[in-house]
Amino acid sequence: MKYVTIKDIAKELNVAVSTVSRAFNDKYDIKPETRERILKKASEMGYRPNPIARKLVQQRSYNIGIIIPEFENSFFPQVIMGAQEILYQHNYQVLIMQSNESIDLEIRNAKTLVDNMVDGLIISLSGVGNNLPYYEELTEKKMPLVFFNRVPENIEASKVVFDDYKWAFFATEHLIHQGFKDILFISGADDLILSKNRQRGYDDAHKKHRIPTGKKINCGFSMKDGVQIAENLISKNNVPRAILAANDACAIGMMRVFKDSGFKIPEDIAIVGFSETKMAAHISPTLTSVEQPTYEMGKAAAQLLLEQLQNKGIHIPQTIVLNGRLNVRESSVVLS
Amino acid sequence: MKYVTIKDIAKELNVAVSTVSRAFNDKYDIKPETRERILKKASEMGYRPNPIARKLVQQRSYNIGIIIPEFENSFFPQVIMGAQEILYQHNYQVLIMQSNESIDLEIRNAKTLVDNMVDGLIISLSGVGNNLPYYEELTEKKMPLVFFNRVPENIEASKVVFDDYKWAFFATEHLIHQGFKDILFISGADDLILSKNRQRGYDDAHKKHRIPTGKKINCGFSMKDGVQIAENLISKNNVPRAILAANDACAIGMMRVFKDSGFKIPEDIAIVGFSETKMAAHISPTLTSVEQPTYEMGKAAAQLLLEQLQNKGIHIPQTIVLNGRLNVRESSVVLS
DNA sequence: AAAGTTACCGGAAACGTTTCTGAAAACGTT
DNA sequence: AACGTTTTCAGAAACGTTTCCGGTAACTTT
Repeated sequence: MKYVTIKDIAKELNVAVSTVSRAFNDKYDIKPETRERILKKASEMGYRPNPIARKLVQQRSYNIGIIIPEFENSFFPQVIMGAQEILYQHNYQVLIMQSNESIDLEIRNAKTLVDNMVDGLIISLSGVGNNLPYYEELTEKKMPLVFFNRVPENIEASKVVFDDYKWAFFATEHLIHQGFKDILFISGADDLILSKNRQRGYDDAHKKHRIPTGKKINCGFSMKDGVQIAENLISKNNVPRAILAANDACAIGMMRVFKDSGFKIPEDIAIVGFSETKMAAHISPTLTSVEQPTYEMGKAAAQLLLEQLQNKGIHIPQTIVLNGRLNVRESSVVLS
Repeated sequence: MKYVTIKDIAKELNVAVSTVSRAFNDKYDIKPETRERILKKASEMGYRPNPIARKLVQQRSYNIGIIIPEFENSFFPQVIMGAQEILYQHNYQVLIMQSNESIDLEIRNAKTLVDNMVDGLIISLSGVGNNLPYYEELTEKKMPLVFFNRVPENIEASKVVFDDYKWAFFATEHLIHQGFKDILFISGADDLILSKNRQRGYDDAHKKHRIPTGKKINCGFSMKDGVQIAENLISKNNVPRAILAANDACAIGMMRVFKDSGFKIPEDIAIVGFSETKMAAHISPTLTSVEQPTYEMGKAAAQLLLEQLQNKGIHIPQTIVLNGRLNVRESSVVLS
C-alpha cells in the first residue's frame, strides 16, 4: 500500500508541511483561502491523515479498548453496541478484544491495547487472578478504566453493574411465592462480586420468608454448562423443585435436558433465567428471566470513561448500579 | 500514562538506542552477553516496545482487521474465533469492527482500519453498494483482502463461502420428500450472492422433482424480521405448508408467531432454518437446520489472508467453498 | 607483522504527523 | 514615515522505533 502523505501535498502546493497540518486541524492562524486550497488538493490526491503518526506525537490515539470475556451470549455484543454509540459520537474509535474466558489472554489483550496507546479501557473480567494487580498498576498510572458487569472488588475505578442483589432477591421471592421451597441456586464463579451479590439476594429472600436456603452449584455461563449440571442432577436423583439459573443460556441448556428426561416445566421443575436473551420469549415453555439493560450498560460505561477523559487528573471513581426487570413467563408459574 | 522507552534503557546502560533495538529484534550482530544485559534491564524497568512507533517506520502493523455486519447472531462471533486462533499463532493481533448492517458504517470501518495500517482485511459485507468500488481500489493498491460469507461478486479477491446452492437444494429436497409442495423461500437481500445461490438450489430442487416453485420473500437475518413476516403471512391468510428460512433467528421468530396463532409445527407448517445456531436443538419443536462450519470458515479466511501476506506481490485470488450438513429435527418431519 | 575478516556497536536518517519558535508581510496608528 | 500589531506562514524539533552506514576492535590468515 502506498499512502499519500502531508509532505506530498506540501510539495505539490509549495507550502510547508506545518501549513498543511494547520489546514487540517482547523487552526486559527491560517488564511481561509489557503486552507481551502490545501483541502481541495488533498481530497484530489486522496489524502487521509495517518492516525499512527498522530498517535506518536500526540501520545494519544482516540481509540478506546473494550475487553470482554466471551462472544457466545448476545449479552456482551449488546453492551458493546451501546458503548459504541456513545463513543462514536465523540469521535472515538472502538477496538474490541475477546478473552475467551481466560485470565491470561485477558491480560495479553489489555497489554496490547495499552501498548497501542488506547486512551481508555472498558473491561469485563474473565475471572479474578493476576489480572487485578495489573489493573491496579494501570490505575496508578492514571490510565482511564471502567469495569462493567464482571467487576473487581477492590480496585479504585469506575464501575457499572447490574443490581444483582435486588433482582436475585426478587427472582427468588417470585419462586417462593409460587410455593416452591426447594430452590437450587446456580451461581457463576465464586470470586465474582456478581455471584456474591446474587447469593446474598437469594439468601435474604429465604430469610424473609423463613425458609431454609437450598443448595448452590457453581457454573459457567454457557449452554453446555447448563446441560452438564442438569444431567448430573438427574443422574444423582437430586432434582430440585425450582432453579434460579446463572443466565439464560444455562437455563435453556437445563430445560432441554429436563424435557428430554420427561420432566414437565414448570409442573415438575420451575426455572428462572438471568440476563434475559432474545430466546427467552421464543422457546417453550417461555422462560422467566431477569432482564438487564445491556445497551444502557454499554452507554453508561462509555459515559463514565468519557468523563475521565475530559477531566483528566482529578477523578473520583464512580459506581453506577443499573436496575432491571423480572419478566415472568411460563417456566416458573404454576396455575393453582 | 508515562511509557518507558528504548532511549531510557539506552541511557541507563550507556549504549546506543540502535543496540537496544537490536537486542529486542533478535538480530545477529549483537553480543549475546550485552543482549542479555539489555533484556534484563528492560524488564526491570518495565519496558514494552511501542507498536505505534514500529508501525510508522515499518509501514506495517501486525494487525488484521475483521469487519462484520452484525453481532446479534452467534454466527459471526464464531467465525471471528476461528480466525483469531490462526492469526494469533502467527503473531497477528485482531481488530474487530462491526458495521451494524450499514454500508456507510462499513466503509468508515474499513477506512479506519486501513488508516491504522492493518496488514490485511477480512470482510463480510453489510450489503452491496458503494463499498465495492472502494474495495476494488484497495485490491488495486495491493491491500490483502479476504471476503467471507457475504461476499461481493465481481471483485478479484480471495473468498471463503458456504456451499449455499447445494444445501439450499438439499434442504428444499428434504421438504419435498416430506410431501410438501408449497414451500416458501425466505431469502436474504437479493444482491448477495449467497441469496442467489440459495435461490438456484431451491429452484433446481423443484425442477428435479417437477414441482412448480413456491413464493419468495426477502428478509433480514434477525429474529424480528422473522416475526414480522410470519405475522404478515397470517394476517393475509397466506400461510404456506413449509418454509425454508434465511437463518435460524428468522426461523425461530416465525415459529414463535405461528405457535402463538395456534399453528402446529410441523403438522400445520414445517420449518427449516439455515446456519444452525445452538438454539436449534434446544427449542421445541427442535429445528431442522443447515449447519455451517463457522469456526472453519474463520480459519480458512485467516489462512487465505496469511498466504497473501507471505507471498506478497504475486497472488492469485482463491475461493474456498465449505461444505455443511443438514440436521434434520422435529420441525420438518411428519411421521406418516 | 601486515593485511584482510569478522563481530559488535554507535550515529543518524527515516516513518508522518503536531507543535513550538520566530520571521516576513500586511495592516493600523500616530 | 516610523513604529507597533496582527496575520500568516516556514522551519525545525519531537514522538519511539527500525535500519542503513560506517567505524573500531578483535581475530584470522599469510
